[in-house]
Amino acid sequence: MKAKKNKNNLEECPVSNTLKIIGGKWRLRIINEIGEDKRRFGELKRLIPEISEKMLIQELKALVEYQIIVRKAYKEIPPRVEYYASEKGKKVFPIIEEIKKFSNDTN
Amino acid sequence: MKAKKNKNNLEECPVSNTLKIIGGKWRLRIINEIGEDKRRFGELKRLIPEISEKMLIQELKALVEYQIIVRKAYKEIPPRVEYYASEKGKKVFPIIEEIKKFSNDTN
DNA sequence: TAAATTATTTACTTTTTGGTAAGTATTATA
DNA sequence: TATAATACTTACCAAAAAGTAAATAATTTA
Repeated sequence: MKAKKNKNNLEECPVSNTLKIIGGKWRLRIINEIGEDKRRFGELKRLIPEISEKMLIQELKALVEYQIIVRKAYKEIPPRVEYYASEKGKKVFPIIEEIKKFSNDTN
Repeated sequence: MKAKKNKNNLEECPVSNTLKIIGGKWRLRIINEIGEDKRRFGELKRLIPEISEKMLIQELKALVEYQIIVRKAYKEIPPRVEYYASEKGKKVFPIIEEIKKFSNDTN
């Protein structure tokens, strides 16, 4: 059983905590484009044309650190790297589904 | 039937579109604290101690503009203002629910 | 030899978001 | 008369997020 970090104060609300991981302009977008697939960096670039390369790797890195996605690099030239959702990452799919429903329901 | 704004290019993805409305550090947090209740400004301040007053009204205003919440002001002195979720706003509850599930599942 | 390929990295600038702290209006109450 | 109460508003500054543009490494192919 993992202890919660209730030392002095901190440990906020579940909403804020989750937003630290998947909040921001790009993360859900990226996770959505990866979905159940494996995606290469260049592929994601095409799928999300509005994102800059800098933001894309930066956010991919963060998602890897949070263990939402997995990075697999092949030792080839030119390089090939694939990203895919971890088990933890798959747990954000339902959030995305609800977001899509909201979008449909409200537009 | 409402036409989608597919003039020249634009009209992005449902994820990005929804994040414009409920994205950012505070909006989901605020909606979550309002929930099914009516909440006064000062109440929300207490419920979300980390937010500054400036951010709180700023975000409340934005949520009112997006018709996620409703602002009801009573003509009293000292002033009394209540905020509550609109029908549209209630449609974001399922998103919040999934976020909470994620938080539970993963911590 | 030059160019293409791919996934980064870096430096620099702009934009957006957020924080602090003080002020306002209006009435009731001490 | 001074203070409390409430929901803001304003000005000013700092920090975080994001954009631009160019560079890199290591091979293969033309």
